[in-house]
Amino acid sequence: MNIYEVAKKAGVSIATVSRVINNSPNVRPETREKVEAALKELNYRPNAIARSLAANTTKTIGVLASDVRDSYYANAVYILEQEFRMMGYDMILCNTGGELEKRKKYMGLLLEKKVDGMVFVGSVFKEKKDNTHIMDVSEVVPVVMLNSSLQGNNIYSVVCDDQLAAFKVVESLASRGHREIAYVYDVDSFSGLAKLNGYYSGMQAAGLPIRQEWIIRTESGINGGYMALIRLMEMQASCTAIFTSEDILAAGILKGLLAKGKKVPDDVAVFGYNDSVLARCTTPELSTVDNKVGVLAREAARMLCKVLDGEDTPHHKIIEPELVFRESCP
Amino acid sequence: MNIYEVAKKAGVSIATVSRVINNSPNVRPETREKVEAALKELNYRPNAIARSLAANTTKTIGVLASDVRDSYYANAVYILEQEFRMMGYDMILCNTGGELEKRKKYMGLLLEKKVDGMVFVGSVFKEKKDNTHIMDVSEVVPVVMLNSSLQGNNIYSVVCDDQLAAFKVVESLASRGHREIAYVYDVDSFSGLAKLNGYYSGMQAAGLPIRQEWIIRTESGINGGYMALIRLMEMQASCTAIFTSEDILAAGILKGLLAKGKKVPDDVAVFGYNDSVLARCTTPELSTVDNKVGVLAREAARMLCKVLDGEDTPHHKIIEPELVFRESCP
DNA sequence: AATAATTGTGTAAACGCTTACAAACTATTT
DNA sequence: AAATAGTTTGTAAGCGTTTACACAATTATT
Repeated sequence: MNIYEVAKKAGVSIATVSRVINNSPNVRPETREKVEAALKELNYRPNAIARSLAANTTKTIGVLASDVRDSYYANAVYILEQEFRMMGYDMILCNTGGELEKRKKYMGLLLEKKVDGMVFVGSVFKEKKDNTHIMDVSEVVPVVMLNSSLQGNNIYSVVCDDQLAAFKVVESLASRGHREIAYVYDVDSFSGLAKLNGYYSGMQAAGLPIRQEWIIRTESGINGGYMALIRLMEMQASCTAIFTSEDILAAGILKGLLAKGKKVPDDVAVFGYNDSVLARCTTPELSTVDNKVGVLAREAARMLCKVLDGEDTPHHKIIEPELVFRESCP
Repeated sequence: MNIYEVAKKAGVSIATVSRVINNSPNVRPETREKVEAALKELNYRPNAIARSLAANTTKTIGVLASDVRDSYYANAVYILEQEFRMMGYDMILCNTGGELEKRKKYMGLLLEKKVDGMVFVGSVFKEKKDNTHIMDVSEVVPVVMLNSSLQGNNIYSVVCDDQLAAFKVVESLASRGHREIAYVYDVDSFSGLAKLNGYYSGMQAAGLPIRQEWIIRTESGINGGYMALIRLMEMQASCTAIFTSEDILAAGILKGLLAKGKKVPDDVAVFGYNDSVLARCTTPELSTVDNKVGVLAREAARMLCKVLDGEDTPHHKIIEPELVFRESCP
């Protein structure tokens, strides 16, 4: 079932059929009807592959994310799909696991599949050389980075101001009288560095002491949080508030505090990050930072579509996060 | 940069270049080297679109899931991607939101993009006529269904025996002395019917009374669970155990029980379903059913790959779930 | 009525591959 | 040395579209 059969049935040339399919304006109404009838009768569906080859555009976007099982990425991917689909694009999904090699490999595969653009969700590597492949890819297709950024001609980015968020968290903690605030982040933490910086500047701005042993790097997952808390307790840390880079860490910390007989928020206040479902499932419910991943994703998708449509758009957008206060720090 | 340029540089015909790329056996070693050198020097990447058009296979699988933001689907999608990638396939992701119209539309688009096969994650509609499009699609490409099934020549399925799981949950609850067991499920509950059947047969097998008012259909999400519990309390239900079709509902129920001053598991035991991250974040931690979504996804992917390779495979596989006992029903 | 401008349609050449088939070798057998 | 079989290579036809260009038909302008 191809354009030739349709053309034959409608008694026109394939060019005309193509014109009808792509509703080009210059087709006589009667001709159009004939063709449309044939189209319907034969139940014709265009072959997107052939189309892509001829038109040199696939209407497909490659999306690279670390791991959709993480609710942050899942949210991003969901909204990206929704937005792209609205604009007529499909999405090829790649889970990189945050590994450089996979990322390189997948980007290569996506180029082979001739995606029209790529969205890159997540953090960029610290080493500059580890990001050169992104620069390379951007020579071929536009790249938009979600919550990380890179300087480049054909690279666009939309980020949440995590540093500001962390600053604000510390600020509100301080305004509630907390003076000794710990920060717990995990190995793969998303923009962990930005948050850490915000923590530092927040502490400084509030005139609070910064103690290195209150800054804890732990493994990811609920267990990482639990262990971080245990470490804090073992060193007899006197902090009255704990800020984490991920809700799941905060959940582990709540668990640890419960085990140690500490009351939240009375003995210790806890602050999470991401405003994931999880934050409403713990007891007490978590205060957390809504990092607006949905907004980020929407903006990212729209940016890319604009670029692909030849419209112009700023290269960089910053979204403001919002603090959400719940029981763990009312 | 195409095969012609490579051929010119290597001083061979395009056919030979193609043979080298697809490492067909009949190429003289020296020729192969020449070509490989040219390939490397020009940094050639095959155009997958052209390849697909010529070879009539895209090495792409369409995946339809309701909503990746739900951890069940996220897990499925993650494992599917991993498995398919290992076999050299990419994945186009479609979130259907469980809507029939979207499902139809996306399946059509996937056919246009000439995917080699489809995976369908989630529940099938009750009305037979609402699933005919799946039958239609299966005339064109093989379809594998994950945790739902449909009879068809080119349709494969792998399901978790949710009915058995529910039966077992009731059984263990009964063996712990519970006689009055409520079942709470939500509107979009995944295989909610199978679970309900398991609940019924479990209650019967244990010789326990079934009361319709203990079977509660509620909205999805943590709030749905909370409201279900409130309803139960308002009708002065005397049940000592509550089984839910989703962990998130159980989380809401825990919240409700806490608000009502009930102790879990002493006053009321709670059982969830899915063994999501969430189950380890609540206080107390949730007993739940591990529905093996990872295993299901792996099997589904492998099944499809086998079909595509022309190997044969059973049309249907059943995976046994496993009960996980934690604090909410030790 | 003749000419110019506009609109509609068809022909054929791309797009970058794979692959059937034929041709040209090379190795083996007689 | 000729005949045969096997291996390696090249030629050319497809895959199903889009689209530049040419031409035909229609409409507008003089």
